[in-house]
Amino acid sequence: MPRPSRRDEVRATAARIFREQGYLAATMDLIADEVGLNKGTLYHYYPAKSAILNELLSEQVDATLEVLARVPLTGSGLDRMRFFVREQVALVATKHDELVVFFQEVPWIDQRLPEEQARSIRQRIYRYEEFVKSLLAEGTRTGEFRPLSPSTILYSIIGLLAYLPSWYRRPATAGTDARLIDEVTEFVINGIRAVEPPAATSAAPAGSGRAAAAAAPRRQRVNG
Amino acid sequence: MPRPSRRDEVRATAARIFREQGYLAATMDLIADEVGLNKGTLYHYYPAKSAILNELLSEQVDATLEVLARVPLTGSGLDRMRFFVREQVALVATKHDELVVFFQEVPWIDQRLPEEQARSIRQRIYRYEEFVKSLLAEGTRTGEFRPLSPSTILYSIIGLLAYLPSWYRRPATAGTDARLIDEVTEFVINGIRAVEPPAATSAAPAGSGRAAAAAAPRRQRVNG
DNA sequence: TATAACCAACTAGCCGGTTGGTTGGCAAGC
DNA sequence: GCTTGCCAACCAACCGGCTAGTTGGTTATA
Repeated sequence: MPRPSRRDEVRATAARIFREQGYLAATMDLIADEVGLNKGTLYHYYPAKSAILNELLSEQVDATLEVLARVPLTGSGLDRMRFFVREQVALVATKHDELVVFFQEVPWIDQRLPEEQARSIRQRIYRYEEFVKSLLAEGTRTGEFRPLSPSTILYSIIGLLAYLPSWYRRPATAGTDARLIDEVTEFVINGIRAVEPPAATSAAPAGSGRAAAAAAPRRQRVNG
Repeated sequence: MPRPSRRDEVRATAARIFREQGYLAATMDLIADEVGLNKGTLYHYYPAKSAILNELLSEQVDATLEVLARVPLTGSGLDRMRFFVREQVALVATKHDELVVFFQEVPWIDQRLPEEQARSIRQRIYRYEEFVKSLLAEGTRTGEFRPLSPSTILYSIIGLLAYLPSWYRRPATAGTDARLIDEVTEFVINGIRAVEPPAATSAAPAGSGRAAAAAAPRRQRVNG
């Protein structure tokens, strides 16, 4: 096993170039140049161009599943969903290159990666989608969420997340992503929540059925 | 000028193959085969592969600008925004291949198209974005919308729209896109609106409030 | 001295675009 | 109504450039 640092450098550089040019347009020669190596040497670290892509996609889908694993098992559907969206936006806002590449190339994995690798990634994405759909379905069942189809919401959120890293330029001052995270989270949560919270004063808002607050959520496993 | 029908067939087939494989992976040979022509003949209709792409992208950006041109000049910010979102979703839900290609390839136009063509498309997209941002800024100013940054909302909406055609399979029965259009519109509008409308009367269902009426909006030109 | 890290030069195949044509329909001229 | 000429539509075969991956090594290091 070659020593890790150079390998990581190759992967990170490849991620940047894949993002800038797209996977197909990016050449091994260019990647090698940018790392300061000869193309042949890249094959010392990765057996194929597609192997770099596979590793990048695999890492990102795992990072995303870890977000799901951290979603609290208890609490209101709204709180759980809010947690999920916040963490997800935070992730997407940090891992620029890798996640742009992820969202950009995932639609093509069946044509770009060996079958087994593509299947593995597809499976993990499926687990992700099912988990989020179940979060949504539950919130809808308890009346916390508007009765929208889970698929519509899920894919709206994915689309929004997927596009984010390609337009969002991280502010120089560390930690100032906070504003973005807040805004996107607020946008999404208000998009799905059933009613506005009561307006603090006399006027009781409409339809404040507020159903079944403490319905104990089912256990759901994501990883492992 | 070659007669149109065959040319259109070429363009439509190219759109489908660009969607299925991505622009770079799609070969002129394959497109020709699918139309039932020889590759050389394609160059009778289009001077280059990139010319097909340019025409596809150009048509779609124009169709999108036409949506903006139809946004009513009067009415509440919420109503105007709702109109815009509805029309936009409807468009995206209909023009499958072309719009998937549009959203997929637009990030690369500077590398895939001759400079002048890329510039022209970029300009029209810029007009689109500015118009929507101004819609959003105005709604925020009047207090109809939550005080979120127009960019965040704009790009959230674009991302959501961009992803839509790649997962949404049109139902066989014509006109049943209605459900999707309603749901996405509701999601977006509730994501940005400032408060639930006061509940008219005691028992009225939520969401029928129809807020604030005739705040005269500024004139905005999009086309021409 | 063994092995990880590296490279220049090469190969094979692919793909956008070109060349140098052929074909078939249609309209002008007689 | 028949020839002639024209041109859009079409194609098989080719070209040149590019790029993933290979080969047959050399250099650095532990």
